[in-house]
Amino acid sequence: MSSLMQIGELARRAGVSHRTIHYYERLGLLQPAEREGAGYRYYDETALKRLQKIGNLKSLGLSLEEISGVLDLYFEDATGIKGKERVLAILKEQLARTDRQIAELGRFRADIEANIARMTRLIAEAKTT
Amino acid sequence: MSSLMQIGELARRAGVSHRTIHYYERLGLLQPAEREGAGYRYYDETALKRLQKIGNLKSLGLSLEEISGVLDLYFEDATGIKGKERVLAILKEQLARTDRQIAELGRFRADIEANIARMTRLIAEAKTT
DNA sequence: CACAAATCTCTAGTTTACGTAAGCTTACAG
DNA sequence: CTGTAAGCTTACGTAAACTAGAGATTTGTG
Repeated sequence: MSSLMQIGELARRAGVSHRTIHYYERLGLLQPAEREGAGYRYYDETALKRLQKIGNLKSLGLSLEEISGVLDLYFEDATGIKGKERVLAILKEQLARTDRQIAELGRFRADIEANIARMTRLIAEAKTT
Repeated sequence: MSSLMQIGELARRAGVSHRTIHYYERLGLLQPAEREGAGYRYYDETALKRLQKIGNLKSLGLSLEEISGVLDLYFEDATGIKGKERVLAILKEQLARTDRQIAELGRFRADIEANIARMTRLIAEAKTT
């Protein structure tokens, strides 16, 4: 039951346009599982996962070029110890990067909360006068 | 001692180029505290804070246009209860947005950790054979 | 088999967020 | 009072990430 889907369905499920998928394909980020006679692209579930991972990495602030450099690490089983260790190193770097971003968002969040508290107080004061 | 600074110092302290500051000014994100005779721009500390906030919001994924719509909320004391309540509503929305982003990053982080664990295991296995 | 909906390729245009270069003015150091 | 470093304005350039349009083909449905 390796049900394949066409570009339209993939686009809908991933929340991107089919243009974007074509674009990513040209950048080498994504390939259809199969290209049938007439040229229609057919994708499997991993294509969807790749698109989701691309979204994650984008929200981390990576450019598509940087993404193309690391995306396969999540899907390919590197061969040989050397390869695996290289993958491991890059994953650890990604983890650190993610932690930094989470920390920064935490600070930003605290800041917003402080502002909310201030506004709430100001409103309460204004109402009790 | 309201020591004002010129664009060069502001740019250095904020970690952006002076061209970026000019650009932000044209978008209405930032105004110099004073414009001296010949046209030199002079900035105070709040300009620096605004630039930092812009950076925060950018890393949240907001466009400069979106930023221009909310930036003042952090610096302006809205007048009147109506104004304050509007500010409060937008701040709460920002908070929710930030929380969503943090949650997504958390999931992404867990994913990376799983991959790291897998790779570590694979490497260990390969070494003990 | 007719036909609307979906895809295809290819080229060109758009938006965002700046960067570069030119030519002129201004401010301070020696 | 003369460099020279910093600023100013104006206009054009650019990289990234899409987006749109044209014109042909294909495919599922009645």
